[in-house]
Amino acid sequence: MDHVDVMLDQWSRERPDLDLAAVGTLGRLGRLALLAGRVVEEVFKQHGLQRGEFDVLATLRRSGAPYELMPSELAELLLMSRAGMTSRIDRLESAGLVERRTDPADRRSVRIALTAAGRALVDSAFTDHAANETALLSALSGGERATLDGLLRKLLADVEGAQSPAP
Amino acid sequence: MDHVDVMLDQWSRERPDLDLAAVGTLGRLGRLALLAGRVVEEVFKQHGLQRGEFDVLATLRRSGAPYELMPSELAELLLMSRAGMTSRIDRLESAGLVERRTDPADRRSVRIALTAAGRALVDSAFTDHAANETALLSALSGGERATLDGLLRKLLADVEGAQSPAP
DNA sequence: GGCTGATAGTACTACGTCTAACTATCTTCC
DNA sequence: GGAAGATAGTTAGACGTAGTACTATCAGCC
Repeated sequence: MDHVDVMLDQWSRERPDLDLAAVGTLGRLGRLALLAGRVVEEVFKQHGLQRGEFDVLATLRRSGAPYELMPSELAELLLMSRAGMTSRIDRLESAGLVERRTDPADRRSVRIALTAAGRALVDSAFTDHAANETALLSALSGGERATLDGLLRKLLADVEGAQSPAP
Repeated sequence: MDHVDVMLDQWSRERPDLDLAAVGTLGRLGRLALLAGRVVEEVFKQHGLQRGEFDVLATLRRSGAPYELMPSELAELLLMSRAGMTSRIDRLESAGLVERRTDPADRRSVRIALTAAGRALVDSAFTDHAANETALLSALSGGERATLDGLLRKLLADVEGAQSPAP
């Protein structure tokens, strides 16, 4: 029915000793994330953005006025290193979409703030993005989407919890 | 309940005009794929492999004897460029896990074949990998896992179909 | 008040992948 | 049998991110 079914057929012939159910499910999950990610990126591209750049703008935007966060907060929320975030911010800053503001209370810190142009761009891009993702799930009925969402939430809460049960 | 719920709360406050259900579901999907991927990579690391390298070895292994595929087949199955595949094969070959065999019938082609060492390594790694992925889904009941798998299959078949309805 | 350790951010380097260009070979068709 | 286009693989250069090391600053404690 899909490529993963082919994969499971092959594995069950070659390695009948193993329990392959989870390999199939997580294979589908990964493959879906990759393919859906490509579809999603097309919309960002139409707005002159890459996915990572959009993620930063969107995170600032959803944090509410005054649309400011620290680089370390952004890196943690987006599950990436601070060094990588420095680089993203560099690009967004030279595109005029964010600006670095010094924090008077802590001179180590920097506040990354949306510019007016960044705010306008992310609002426009996110509108298209939300519609695009809704279309991506249109193969499922409303009930199926709700069921899928619930199962993913349960799984994610488990994995996120296991990831950082701070010592 | 998870980080995506926080994100949706913020968005619904900032952009009450949009339908955000799909953004939440696909946000969970992407985040889960990323975090689960990191867990999965730990097992590969124990066997001295990176994820991409494992994927090549596993694809060859599941194709059955004589464990040979063309680089272009591997690239297509693993959803990546042929240039990237050349690079992966270079690494695997210098590690002695695969070898390049010339195809006498078509001198443009190369056959990538598992060596005995590669076969042994991937069998060992895949055994651990399957158990690891089973553990990753242990937060769900058997029925929930089956439901999740069915929904992901349905969605993946749709996205894979939309991706390449060859012109 | 001044040392010690923690924290925020960045520069530097390495790595894996992509795109585009290139070579070699095969296939088709006249 | 020879030209035109397709196909297989590789190379070269660019890009985004991670890991590490470094600077600057803050917080806690004697």
